[in-house]
Amino acid sequence: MRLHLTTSKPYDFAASVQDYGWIDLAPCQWLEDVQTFQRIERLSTGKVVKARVIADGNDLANGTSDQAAHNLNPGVVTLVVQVEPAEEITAGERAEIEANLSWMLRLDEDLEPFYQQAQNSLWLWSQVKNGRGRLLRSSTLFEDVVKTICTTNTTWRQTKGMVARLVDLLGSPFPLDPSLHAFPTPIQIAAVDPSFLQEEVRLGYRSAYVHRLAQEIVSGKRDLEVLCNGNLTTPELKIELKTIKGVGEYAANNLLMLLGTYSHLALDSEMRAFVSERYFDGRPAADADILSIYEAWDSWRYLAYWFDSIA
DNA sequence: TTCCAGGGGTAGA
DNA sequence: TCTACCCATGGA
Repeated sequence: MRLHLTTSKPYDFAASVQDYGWIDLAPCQWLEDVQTFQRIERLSTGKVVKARVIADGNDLANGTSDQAAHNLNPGVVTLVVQVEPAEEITAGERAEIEANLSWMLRLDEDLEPFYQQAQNSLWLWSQVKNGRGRLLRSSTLFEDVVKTICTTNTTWRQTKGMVARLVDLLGSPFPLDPSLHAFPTPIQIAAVDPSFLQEEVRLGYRSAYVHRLAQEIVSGKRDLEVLCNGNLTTPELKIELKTIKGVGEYAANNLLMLLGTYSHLALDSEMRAFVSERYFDGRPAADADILSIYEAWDSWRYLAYWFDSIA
């Protein structure tokens, strides 16, 4: 089954999908040779699908553009999505796939104010003018919280390993290729003993945090998805996120970014090292000094830092 | 062996 | 609010 998504220009699909590290975490994948974003997704009906997303015009397999057939608006970029298995996808499931991919790729976010402000900075504008800033996120906040917890006090290499094992050992298999799995649901994680997360998934002390969060969601004690609907103010959101065990100052700010609020910087060892090197001749910088570097970017501090750091 | 990596919880002040 | 200490894991 094939479907289409659109977002406003400028939008550099290939760069945007790869700009944030989440692309290296299962069950997401970037297929370089075909410039395709691949994701195994478990739908609310329980069906597990593989979605492959490609920018229209880059459709190597088809060799033709769907653009003319689907929109003639020059201000819009079209993405083509191939879904497997193609059979028996209901209208509801199709809508869910569209909504989840749009959320993951942030196709509905309005970055125009960011681009306006970025034009005042030569270095930043040169980075983002072709349409970057829609950093990849997961289809559920639960997955983003778990992944963020897996980035704390560890190396990126170990984070990738933890998430890969979580997906392989606990996620639902993709029927057409059982070696591929979706990200586990709270039910699937809550169903195993915390010792499994420690000994098999090797989450270390994070095991208790991840298991507890899954249990809270399954029991109805916590509803993460209500934090995604934009009804809370940023301070309210942050307070709520920090009530999750394992989520502290860094993780909460990182999650705010993932939810589309870029005014807070997630200070971690990576940011400290970058700012120290770039702005303080390698001398250690105080947190207040780091924050002051990006202060002028106001609502867009995180994106300003991000494209500064990966330049 | 020791240190520490995209930190956080807790106790005690 | 701040500090000291502890928390698994694995690579350097």
